[in-house]
Amino acid sequence: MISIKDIAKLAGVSVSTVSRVLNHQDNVKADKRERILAAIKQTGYVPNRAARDMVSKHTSTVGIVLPGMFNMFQRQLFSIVVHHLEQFGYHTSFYFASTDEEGELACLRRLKADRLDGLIILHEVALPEFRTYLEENKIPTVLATFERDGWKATSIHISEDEAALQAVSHLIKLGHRDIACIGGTKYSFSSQRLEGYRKALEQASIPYDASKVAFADVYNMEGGAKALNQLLDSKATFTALFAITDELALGSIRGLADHNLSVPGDVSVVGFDNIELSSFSVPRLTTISQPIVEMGQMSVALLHSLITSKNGLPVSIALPFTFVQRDSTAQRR
Amino acid sequence: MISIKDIAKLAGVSVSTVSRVLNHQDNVKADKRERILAAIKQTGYVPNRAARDMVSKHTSTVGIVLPGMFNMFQRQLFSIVVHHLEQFGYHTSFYFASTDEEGELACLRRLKADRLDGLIILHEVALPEFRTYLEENKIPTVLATFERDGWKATSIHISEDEAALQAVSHLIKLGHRDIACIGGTKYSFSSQRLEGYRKALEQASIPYDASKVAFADVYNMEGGAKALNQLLDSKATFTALFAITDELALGSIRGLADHNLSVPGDVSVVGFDNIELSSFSVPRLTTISQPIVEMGQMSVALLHSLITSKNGLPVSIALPFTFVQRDSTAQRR
DNA sequence: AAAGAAACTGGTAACGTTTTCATAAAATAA
DNA sequence: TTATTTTATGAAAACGTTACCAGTTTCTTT
Repeated sequence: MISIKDIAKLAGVSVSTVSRVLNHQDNVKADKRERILAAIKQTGYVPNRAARDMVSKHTSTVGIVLPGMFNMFQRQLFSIVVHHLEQFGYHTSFYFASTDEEGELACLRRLKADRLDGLIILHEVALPEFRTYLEENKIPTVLATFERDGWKATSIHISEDEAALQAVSHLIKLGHRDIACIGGTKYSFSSQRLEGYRKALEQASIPYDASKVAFADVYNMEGGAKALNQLLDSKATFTALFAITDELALGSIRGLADHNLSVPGDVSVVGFDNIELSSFSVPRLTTISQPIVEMGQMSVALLHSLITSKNGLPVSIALPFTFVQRDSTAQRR
Repeated sequence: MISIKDIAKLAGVSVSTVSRVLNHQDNVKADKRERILAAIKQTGYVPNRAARDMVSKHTSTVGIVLPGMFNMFQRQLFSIVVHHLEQFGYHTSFYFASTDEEGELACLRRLKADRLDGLIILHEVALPEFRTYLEENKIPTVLATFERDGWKATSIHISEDEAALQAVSHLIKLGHRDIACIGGTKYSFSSQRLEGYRKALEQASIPYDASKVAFADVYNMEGGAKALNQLLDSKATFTALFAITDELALGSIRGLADHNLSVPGDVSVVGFDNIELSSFSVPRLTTISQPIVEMGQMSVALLHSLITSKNGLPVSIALPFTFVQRDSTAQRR
């Protein structure tokens, strides 16, 4: 494997000089620069990143923390984030934090070894060691799509409960009173969105009925379909349904179709997230739109400024959401 | 930042000894080992990866090459691959090869700098420099979901044209004679699947009609919907449709719904890939199922054996596909 | 108890860069 | 011209590891 020394020898200069042209410093005479460039081109030399990282103390790499299995919204956000990271010239490494403690610990260990420039967390981590490590070592960190009380990290999110409230209020405005809900577990957004559901009912003086709420065990379409079956099996009656995630909503629509219930004819369904799919499903899904593109690019931009300035204070940004009415909701018959 | 020297000093031993316990060598006396372990725990020390990589000449990192924007099938495969990589203890880095030459070149440059242990390519790259670099430096490489003539790299894929033939033959068996097709561009699978479509028609003595074929410019649902509109605008008549991708198929179903055409009532639709979504869409999609889980795990397993053995010959593996009949196809009326 | 083998340990040289510092060359000013 | 500043250059140290080698224990065997 060819190294900087070889280039120096080939061009008849010292390694320092080669290093200078490699790092785009302009204080090198034209003739030598050309000889060096020629040698580089001829040999196909590319500087060794490990060596660079070691001496320069930073890696130009940002880590992305994800859960083991990530849902469509996360995949979409993830691909936006990586894309922008690329634009800023960062490399990207992955860290899977499984939901169990051992998984998070392993994740943290790798994080430490890698001496990252920064971190974007797309998945709520529970372990206190995480926070300790990040704060003690002042690792620039952005929490995307959620907040963490007490963490001194920049966070980008929307007001989950307000958005859910608006989604459910829409159903109420359409005349629905029997509104079921498909919730979830583990993450803070699930309780926040459920809270929005309760508030909307409360505002309309509709009593909260626990039998109309089912919890999906996973945030995918299968989870949504299963939760819906649970609802139907328990003889819950409803003319509308709020699913805390588009994917769950789409799964529940599948489940409804299996029982020959049409959407929005028999049941109005509203989701949350506005994943790409929701505008192409049959029927198109009425939902809350998270500003996913802005979230992605702001996460990266903010992280970058955190990395470069080093003195920026952590901010918590609540981005505006929008309600998108499509074909899955209708006036109560 | 704390280093191996600090641990050595703290434990009252030499760095060599610390290095030995770090690398799980058993020839260290129990008392020293314990003192070292205690020092490590106390300080929270984790060895610096860059330094390790530099001296050990390998990085425990495998790269994944992806296109700038990847479709649902690729996302799914990608997440399976990363998951298995994790299991084998590899780190994962991303390389986006945009479709233009400059993008591929930049991708290659980074690849070289990173001294990867291996590479999984999920996106066809065109640049000859790619192949040259990989072969000359004997970088273990797996081509997932496609083959490349002449490349000495292991490849995992299915027989695209046979699968497409089977999908279209199914439509013919159902009595359809006017079968449209939504194809695509750029990648070899698109022409191979189109080839399967032609063969199926040929076998049934149905003349190939170019006006019944539209090409999507992107492999997503929007692309599918647009291609379908094109077909309808050009007054093509058909009672069945083969889309070379599930995502395109689902997009076309959306487009058909916009024209009040029902599936499978008015038009039977068959897709290709069997992405997760296809079993939950309304209607459920009849499609060709790629063994995506096996493809992902075999890619990783094969890559691993390539990395560890160093003498394995490249193999080209064609995995079996299956035809999955669901609700989007029906007998011609 | 002596000799030999085995297990353990520390010093030091790599690895491929960047950075600092001193020096040499060139450019400018007097 | 000479003195002074500026610009280029190379030598050598550092970065945090692992690997090798030699030396020192400790354990077996006679």
